[in-house]
Amino acid sequence: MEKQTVTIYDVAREAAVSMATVSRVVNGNPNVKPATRKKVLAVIERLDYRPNAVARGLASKRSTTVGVIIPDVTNIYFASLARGIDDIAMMYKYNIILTNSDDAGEQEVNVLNTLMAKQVDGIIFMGNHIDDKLRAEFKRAKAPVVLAGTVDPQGDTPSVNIDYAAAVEEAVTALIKRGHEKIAIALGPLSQSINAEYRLAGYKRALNKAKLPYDDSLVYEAGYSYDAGTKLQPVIADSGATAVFVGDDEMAAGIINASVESGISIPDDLEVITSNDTIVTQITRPAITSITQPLYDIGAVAMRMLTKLMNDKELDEKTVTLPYGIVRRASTKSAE
Amino acid sequence: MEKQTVTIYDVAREAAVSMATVSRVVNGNPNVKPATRKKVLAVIERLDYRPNAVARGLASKRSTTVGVIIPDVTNIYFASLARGIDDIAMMYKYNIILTNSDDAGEQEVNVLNTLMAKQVDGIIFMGNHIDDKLRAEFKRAKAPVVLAGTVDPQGDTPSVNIDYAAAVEEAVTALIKRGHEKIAIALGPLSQSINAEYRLAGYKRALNKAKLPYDDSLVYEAGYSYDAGTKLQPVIADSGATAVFVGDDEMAAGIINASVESGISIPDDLEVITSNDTIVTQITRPAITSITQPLYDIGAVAMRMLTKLMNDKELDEKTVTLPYGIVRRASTKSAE
DNA sequence: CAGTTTGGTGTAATCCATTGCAAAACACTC
DNA sequence: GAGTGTTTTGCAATGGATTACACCAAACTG
Repeated sequence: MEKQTVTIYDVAREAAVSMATVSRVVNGNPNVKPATRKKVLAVIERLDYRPNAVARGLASKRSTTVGVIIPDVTNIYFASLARGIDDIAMMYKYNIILTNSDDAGEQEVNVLNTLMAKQVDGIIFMGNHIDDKLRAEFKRAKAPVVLAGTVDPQGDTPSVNIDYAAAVEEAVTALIKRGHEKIAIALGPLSQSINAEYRLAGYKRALNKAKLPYDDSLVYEAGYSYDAGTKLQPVIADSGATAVFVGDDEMAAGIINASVESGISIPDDLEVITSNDTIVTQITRPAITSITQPLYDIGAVAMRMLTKLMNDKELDEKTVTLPYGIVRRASTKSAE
Repeated sequence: MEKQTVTIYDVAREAAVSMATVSRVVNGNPNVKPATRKKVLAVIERLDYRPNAVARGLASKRSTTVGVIIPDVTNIYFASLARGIDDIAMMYKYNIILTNSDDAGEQEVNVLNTLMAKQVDGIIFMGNHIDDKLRAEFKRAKAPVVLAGTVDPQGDTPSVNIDYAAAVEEAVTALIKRGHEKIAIALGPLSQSINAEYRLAGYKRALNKAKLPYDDSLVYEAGYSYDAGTKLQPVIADSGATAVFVGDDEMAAGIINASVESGISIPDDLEVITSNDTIVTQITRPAITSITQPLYDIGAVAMRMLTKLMNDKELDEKTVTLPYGIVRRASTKSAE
C-alpha cells in the first residue's frame, strides 16, 4: 500500500482552478482574489497537500538549502558556530546540509562538489586553512560562499572572524606586563594560516613591542585535543617558560591537568591563557583565563551575510571582524 | 554574466547519443557499449558536466538525503552520535540535513514536516522524549525513521540505545556494595521517559534488590548543564547523601566543582558517577567515574539501519541495544 | 461611452534528469 | 540468407512544481 502523494494538480482539480493559481496561493502571491484563495486553502487543508520541495527547487532553481562544511561536529568551537548558523538559517527558512570535512583538503573539495550538485543556494565554510585549490573551488561554485571562524589571508571570500592576532597580542602583552619573560605558545598545526599567520604573528608583535627576544623553541605545535595537551605539558615544563598561551581549550585543559599532577602550581609556576572560552575553561581547576569570542554570533552573522548574497544584495563589508574580549579566571594572576 | 549550467542534454548532443545513454553512463548502468561509454565520459569531462541532484531527485523519487533531528549540536553527547551518523551516511553517499529542535515538541514536528517536504529518504531522530504526537508524525511520514540515543517506551520505531536502566542499576549497585545507604540521583526533566522510565527505574531496582528504602527527596531534577549542576550541589549536600548518580556529564562536573569549592571531598564525602563518558569526565578533578557508551557507534548503527530501511530491506532487530560499560575514575572509591 | 488600466486566472513551456518500452544493431545458428 | 536471441540505443512519458505570457473582466479615465 504505497503512501500516495497529493500534488498541486490534485488540488487544482478539486478546487476547480488552475495549477498556477494554487501555486500563487501557496507562495503568497497577492494577485489572487480572496474568495479564490480561501477556496484553495480549504482544499489544501482537506487533502493535506504539502508542496514537494524538490520539484519546487527544480522549477525555481532555488533549493532553500545551504551547505555547511565543518571540520568536526564534535568540536565544541565549530559546533557553537554551527548552532548560530542553523538558528539564523531556520529564521530565513533555509535548511542546512551539514558535512564533516576533518579539515582535510581533499575531503573539503569533494564535499563542496556534492553540495553544488545538490544545488544549494549558498555555502558556509568552516576550517582551519584555505589553500589555492579551495579558493579555486569557491570561485567555480555557482553559489556564494561565506567563511565562518575561518580566515583567508588573501581575503577574497567574505568572512566573519575576530581579530585573532590582536587578541593574542593583547593576551601575551598582559603576561609580559606581569613580568614574564619566557612565554611559550602552544598552537595547532603551523601549516594552518590561523596559527602561523595570525596567532603566532600576534605573539611576535607582543614580544617585539616589549623588546623581548623571539625564541623558536618556545613555539609548540600539537593537535587540538586534551591528550595532545597532556603530552605537551612536560615539554613546556622543561622549557623554563613561566607562562603559556594556548590555541585550543581542550589542549589547555590537558596542559593544566598534567601540570597540576606533576606538582606545578598554576598560576604561580605557570600562567595559562587559552583561546576559545568554551565550557571547558570553566570546568578545569583552576579555571582557564581565555580570549572570549562571540561564537554563536560568528555563525549567525555569517549566515546573515549569506542570505544577503543569495538574494543578490550587496554586502556592507566583506570581511567582518567581531569584537573579542579576555575573561580572567584562576589560571592567571590578577593584574597589578 | 550568468554562470551557465551544462545539462545532460548538452552532453548528449555533443556526444551524438541520446540523453538516456548519457544517463546510463553516469549511473553506471552496464548496458552500454564500452566505446560509447568512453566517448560519453570524454564529453562529460570536456564540458565539466555534473548531474543536477535536484532534477535527479525529482525523476527518481530519491533524494539521497536523510534528515537528522538533534536537540542541540553543541551538546557533545548528541554531537558524537551525529558524527557517527554522518560518517556512515557519507559512506553510503547520503547527505545529512541537520536541524536543531531544542527538544521542543512543537519544533520537532515542524522540522519533521520540513524534512518530509524536502523529500528526504529517511530520518534519524534524536531527542529525550517521544510523545504520541511525535509517534503519529513518524507514522504519517513516507520515509523510514530510526531513533538514535533516544528511547520510545512503546518501541514502535526502530532504535539504537544502550540499556540505560541496567547501566544505572549496575552503577548504583556498586555504590551500595561500598556501603552507601543514602544515594542521591540527579537527572534531567522527569517528564522525559529516558529519565523517568529508564534511569530512575534502574535506580529503584538497585535499591530494591538491596532492600534499601526509596526516598523521593533524594531524586533531583535539573537542566543538562554545568550551571544546573553547581546550583544543585548545595541541595544535594544538605540531603545527607554520601553518593550521587548523575544523568549528564556537564551537570556532574558542576556538582563536583561546587562540592570541592565548599570543602566537600570527592570521593571521600561524596562519590559521583555520571552517564555519558564525554571528554568532560576526564577534565574535572577528580575525574568522573562514568557509564561508557559507544556514542559514535550508536549513530553509526542507526544510520546503517536506516540505509536498510530505505532500500526496503528487513531489519534483523528493530530495537538494537549496544553494550555499555563503567569506567572507574577518581570520583569514586575503588571497589574492595 | 470608447479607451486604458488593473486585477485575476489559465495555458503551456520549462526546469533536468530517470526509465519503461520499442526499435535497431549485431552475432550466431542452421 | 532467413530466423532467433542479445546487446545497445533512442523515444517519449514522467516527476511536481514555477512562471512568462495571454486573456478576459472589471474598474477607471476623460
